[in-house]
Amino acid sequence: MVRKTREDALATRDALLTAALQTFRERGVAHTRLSDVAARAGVTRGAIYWHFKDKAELFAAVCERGTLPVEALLAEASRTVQRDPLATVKQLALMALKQLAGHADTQAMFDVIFHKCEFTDELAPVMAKNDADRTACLTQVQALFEQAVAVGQLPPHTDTYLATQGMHAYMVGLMHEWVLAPESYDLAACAEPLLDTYLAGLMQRPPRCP
Amino acid sequence: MVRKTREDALATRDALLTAALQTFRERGVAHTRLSDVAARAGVTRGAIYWHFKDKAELFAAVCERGTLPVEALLAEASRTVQRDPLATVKQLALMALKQLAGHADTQAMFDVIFHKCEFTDELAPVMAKNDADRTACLTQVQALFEQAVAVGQLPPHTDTYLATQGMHAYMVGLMHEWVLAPESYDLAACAEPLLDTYLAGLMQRPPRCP
DNA sequence: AGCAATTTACATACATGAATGTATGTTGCT
DNA sequence: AGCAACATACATTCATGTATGTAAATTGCT
Repeated sequence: MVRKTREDALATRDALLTAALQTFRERGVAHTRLSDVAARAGVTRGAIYWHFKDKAELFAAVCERGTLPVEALLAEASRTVQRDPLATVKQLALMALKQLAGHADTQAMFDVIFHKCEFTDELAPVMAKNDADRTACLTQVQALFEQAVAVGQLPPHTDTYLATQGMHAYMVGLMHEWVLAPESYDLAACAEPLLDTYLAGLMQRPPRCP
Repeated sequence: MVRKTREDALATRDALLTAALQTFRERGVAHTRLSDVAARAGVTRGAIYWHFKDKAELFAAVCERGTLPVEALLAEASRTVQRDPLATVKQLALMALKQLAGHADTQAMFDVIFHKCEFTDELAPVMAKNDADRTACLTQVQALFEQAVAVGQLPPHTDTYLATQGMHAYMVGLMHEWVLAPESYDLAACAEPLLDTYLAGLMQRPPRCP
């Protein structure tokens, strides 16, 4: 029962990642024992220590695989030309929410990140990467808002920084709360109207700090 | 150096709670050792096991003390008559954000709850109480939105349930992200404009699910 | 092409530290 | 005198990291 070819090794690695995601979700990252993860993947702890240095690196790998599709969305959007900046922001947010609503793995990922994980020194590398992604996303959205002001889609006195903070908070809150109770409403169907509400507020009464 | 009077005992208990809050914030709940909490409070683990059954009960007590002022706000608002429902919602949210912006203890609490804690079976009682508080708050806000529709402050076709979910998500997101980087913007000053933006969106383009 | 040599991809076994819970001691209030 | 409010000491569990074993796969050499 010993696996050997490189293909099989990658399969084992992938099985470990999905097993880790499931176990993290059930028991929380800190309380997860590597033996549980190994058992669920059908191997022993030896396999984990072969593929990863420790639990932190395993968690980082899980996050890597999980946030990959979302990052692809952002990267692609940054390359496309924006004739309609506000619509671009809306589409970006919509894609993210639909990705969350549609894929069980994405739900598991965000459930873990939001509710089943402690951001402490132990997970510093993951946190640093999260921070980098977050600020990259924020600056990108703020740039779009500034273009929207330039085009006249948003009032000239719009505080694009605050508008971005609000938009980001809205998105984070929607995902944070929805994964807690996915049955509370149909996210895929309601995402667009929910986004329209905030964007309408932005256009009519953009935030400005005194 | 042995404390004896009931007053001193309560002082010890309180010192343990603040020590626990600080340590939870630094190390995360799961990785916090009760010996650290005791040391920071100037006592030994014996004191903790005298006042609390285990770490979960200690955490529950910390949450109890921390969320008390916010709950008081909600309870008071539910008793006052609402001639202006939308303004009531706004004031409620504003009070919560200003409480967060103003009090270091509240910031520590939400930092722990949002980023330094895993909601697993171990903390089930705390989670249950959080859920209860959350739904209570949601139903209260939805009732206010329905009154707003009745008074004509919101369009008749407003989906008050979705509007409430959006409002709550917005609040959660604002707090969730601001505690991560309190220096990013002046929450006390920007809270009102940020709220006005979403409320304006609600009035002009309320969400509705197809 | 065939065979040894080496490395891959794990499994198994072991030692270690660390945090927990409990049991017991101690001191001062009441 | 008895209990409240801790401190101290102890045993035990438990997850981790590492060290070692091992069979198949791959490589190198001829």
